[in-house]
Amino acid sequence: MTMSDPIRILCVDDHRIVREGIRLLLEREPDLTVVAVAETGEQAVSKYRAHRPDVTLMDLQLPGMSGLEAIRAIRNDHPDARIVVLTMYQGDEAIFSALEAGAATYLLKDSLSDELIDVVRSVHAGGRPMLPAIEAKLSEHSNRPRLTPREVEVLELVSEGFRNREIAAMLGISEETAQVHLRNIFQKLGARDRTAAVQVALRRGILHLR
Amino acid sequence: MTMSDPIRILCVDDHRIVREGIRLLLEREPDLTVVAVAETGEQAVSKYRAHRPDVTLMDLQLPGMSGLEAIRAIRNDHPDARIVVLTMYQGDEAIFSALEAGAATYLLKDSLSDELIDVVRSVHAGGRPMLPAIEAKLSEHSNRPRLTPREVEVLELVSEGFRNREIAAMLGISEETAQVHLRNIFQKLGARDRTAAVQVALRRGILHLR
DNA sequence: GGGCGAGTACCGGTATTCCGGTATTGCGGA
DNA sequence: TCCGCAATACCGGAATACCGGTACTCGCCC
Repeated sequence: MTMSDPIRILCVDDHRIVREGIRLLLEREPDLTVVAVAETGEQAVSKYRAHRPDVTLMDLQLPGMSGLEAIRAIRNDHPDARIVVLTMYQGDEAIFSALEAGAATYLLKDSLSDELIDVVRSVHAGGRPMLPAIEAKLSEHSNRPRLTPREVEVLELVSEGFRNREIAAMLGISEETAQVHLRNIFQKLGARDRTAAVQVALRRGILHLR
Repeated sequence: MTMSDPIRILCVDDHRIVREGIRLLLEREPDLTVVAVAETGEQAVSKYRAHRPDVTLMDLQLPGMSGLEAIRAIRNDHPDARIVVLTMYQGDEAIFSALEAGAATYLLKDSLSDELIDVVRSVHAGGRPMLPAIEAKLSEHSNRPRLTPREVEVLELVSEGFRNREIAAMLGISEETAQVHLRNIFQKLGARDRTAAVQVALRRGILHLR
């Protein structure tokens, strides 16, 4: 391993200070080098294309195109892309959907820096190392009913403060149907009303602020 | 300046990787040294007492005691404490209340690392440097009506999905009074209903997730 | 071809929220 | 001392939301 070329990394994070810090952290290791950085999903996709990094570190919270969408886009063009999610989102849905989208593994920003480094090396070697904490969230998720795309759409509009009638008009359905979706959402999320449902969805990474 | 002792820094952030990264960033400068780190508000207070750093870098989002509360606690014991908020929260209320609590200045995590370093030096020298983006948010804030403590209390319960009747019972007031608070909240936040109000409050840093 | 889940729609009934008033108390600043 | 603000409380009425049903269509998988 000491003989081979260094692992080439693309680092995607919208916070410059964090990005810089992670870069310094990684580059203390002689076998790791950050060849490019990006601060939006769009940039991540184009920098991936331009540099073909061995491993991509991806935050989920990005302005514009989200990290999740960026993962989908990159993996669509390059099915062998090795992407490690590195984020503070701990919601089970965020974790599940990132892995579903093709991320190799998922790391929280409060991991040890040694864990990050080990994970990068392991993913580069083709592994999919999963920390116990993430495994636990994932198994939580598997016991829970998932919202359908339509339900997520409805809940997004609810979270913006629209009334059932307005949501129905925007989606081109009847008010009663919107209400049915909402009732199913309440049931799946274990919430009594729309406000609680939005709150649960935010915590679980089903919805996002802004 | 090259002759004097290095600036001693306490770095408070709940994400280990970020904390480590910021530390590396700062310690590239010969006149800066991180003498302690903390990952909770309580730890921040006790580490401040133990180390008496020249400058404290404080994140707002911390488990348990919030960064805001930690600032208040530290400034209460040490009115001359120089605290720089370093966070991703961009809400005008978060900024205003941090400065009100005694923070010297406020930085977003997507600042340049050079800005961070300049700010630390400037604050150590007794300055209160304010970036234009923060100034702008601050002047936005001054035009907006502020929620009263009671109103915030009501809105917190609303965000957890409680009904007016339950909120009233929890606060020991009548349901109608809770309703009046809510109406005033709607008016102040420019929201039509409770769901929109919670959303606005989250974005502006009046409420926080979890 | 039958089952299943997602999406659609409607109904009647109840609960809750939202709106526009009015009013009292107490406290701190001009 | 007087004003304003925060907090409290009540009323009536309109609008919305929530609940428990039933039911049809479509596409998909076995």
